[in-house]
Amino acid sequence: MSAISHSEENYLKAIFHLGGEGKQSVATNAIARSIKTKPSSVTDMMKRLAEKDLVNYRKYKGVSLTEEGKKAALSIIRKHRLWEVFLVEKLNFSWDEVHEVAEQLEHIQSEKLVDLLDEHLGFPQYDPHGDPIPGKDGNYPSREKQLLSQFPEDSRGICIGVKDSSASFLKYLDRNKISLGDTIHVLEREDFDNSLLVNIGNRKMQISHQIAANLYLKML
Amino acid sequence: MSAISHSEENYLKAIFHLGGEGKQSVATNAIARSIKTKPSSVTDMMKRLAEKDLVNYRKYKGVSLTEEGKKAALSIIRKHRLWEVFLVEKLNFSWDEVHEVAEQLEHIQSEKLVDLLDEHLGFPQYDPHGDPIPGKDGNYPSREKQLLSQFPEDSRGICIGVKDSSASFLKYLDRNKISLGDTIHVLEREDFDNSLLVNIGNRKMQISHQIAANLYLKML
DNA sequence: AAATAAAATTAGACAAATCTAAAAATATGT
DNA sequence: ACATATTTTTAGATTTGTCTAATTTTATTT
Ligand SMILES: [Mn+2]
Ligand SMILES: [Mn+2]
Ligand SMILES: [Mn+2]
Ligand SMILES: [Mn+2]
Repeated sequence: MSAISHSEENYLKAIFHLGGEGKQSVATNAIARSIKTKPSSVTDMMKRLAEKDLVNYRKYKGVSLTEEGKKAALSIIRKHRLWEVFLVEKLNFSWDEVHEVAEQLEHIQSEKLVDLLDEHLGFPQYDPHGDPIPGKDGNYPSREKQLLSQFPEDSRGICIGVKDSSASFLKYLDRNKISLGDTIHVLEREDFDNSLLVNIGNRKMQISHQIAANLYLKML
Repeated sequence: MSAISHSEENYLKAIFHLGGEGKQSVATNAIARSIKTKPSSVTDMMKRLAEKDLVNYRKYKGVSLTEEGKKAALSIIRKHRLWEVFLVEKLNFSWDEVHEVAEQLEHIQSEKLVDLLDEHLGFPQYDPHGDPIPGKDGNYPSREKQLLSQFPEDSRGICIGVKDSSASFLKYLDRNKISLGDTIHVLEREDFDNSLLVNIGNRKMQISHQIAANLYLKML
């Protein structure tokens, strides 16, 4: 019954993301790394979350989210991504600047606010990084996507998301005029370094494996 | 140097409001009442804020804001009121629902967010309750206003703000179709109970002292 | 001016969230 | 299988923000 604290919300979100959308169980150290805290702090918190029936915790065996925990995590992720859309679409933030602010905004508690924000934004399906926005009812849409690095020669796809959403990667994409929605045509694969020669828009460009392994496309 | 916590921000804001826009010194009990905490907690916090040079505190003598404390308070109030405008103008909240949500949003830290929000809203001067929005530079505009209860017979004014901004008062105004911007003409004063007979728009209505003492007008 | 009341502070406790250092459990390598 | 390394948990301390109960200071009466 008691409310979920700011800090507890961050743990739930981390467990959701680390455990493949809340399915698998997650290790203490992984959570500590992800949340930038110490393993001992994680253990403490896991006990508290287990007490609240938000996670299943067995000593030394890792944790997984309960249904209630998953619901809470999805609600936070929904808010995070809706706010990211707001920041980009309405306030003209660039997509590499929104994450930090959304990390704060995701904790605002008001169902009415979320619903009206969703409406104000036209019920978006995806956030600025191509990640799906969980529904009000807790459904979590997923879509077919492949990494560009897995595309064979002479195949095409539409750019729909990023795996790495760090500011440095996003800025790289901006600098090279690669945006979500662009069609990419793989012309040649270089076996030696796994780099690709591709056609984007009407430009031909070389793309390193590092980049290609972080761009999601929908195969055409 | 160290950041101002969520809780510290609430104290600073309370001191600003209680001390007549941060001028006068404020009593421990008044802060406790306003912030719904105990006097002993207030004393503790005052010591911490004094340590950070945000307030001037002398035992048993009350506290006042330092210049730095005033600056911090104004920044929070600016955010609070800008968010209230956003909620009403962009998300269609009603003016009696915004305060609680703004109490949370005011703590979001991002100068860029505030600046872009301000721009998005068209640099509003007043919040939905008629309260002035402090400037980016910390200036705090004030304007001539009188309570309706102080208006003599046969005088007029434009409704520009509320003193009590509780949901119940705001809803009363909604029900009686009294909005900011309306012109009010005082026709008669009833000495016995200090009630007023007024003309609003083209309606004649009786207004109790309780109501009149909470409506700010600009005398015409 | 002394007695009483009110306001403010101190002392000591507590919960949440974190940390460091030590100990225990589990996993890995030969 | 045994030794070693890694992971996880425990024990104990710390910070922030709060509380209750007791005490001290200031204000108000008589
Ligand atoms: Mn994000
Ligand atoms: Mn995102
Ligand atoms: Mn408000
Ligand atoms: Mn307001």
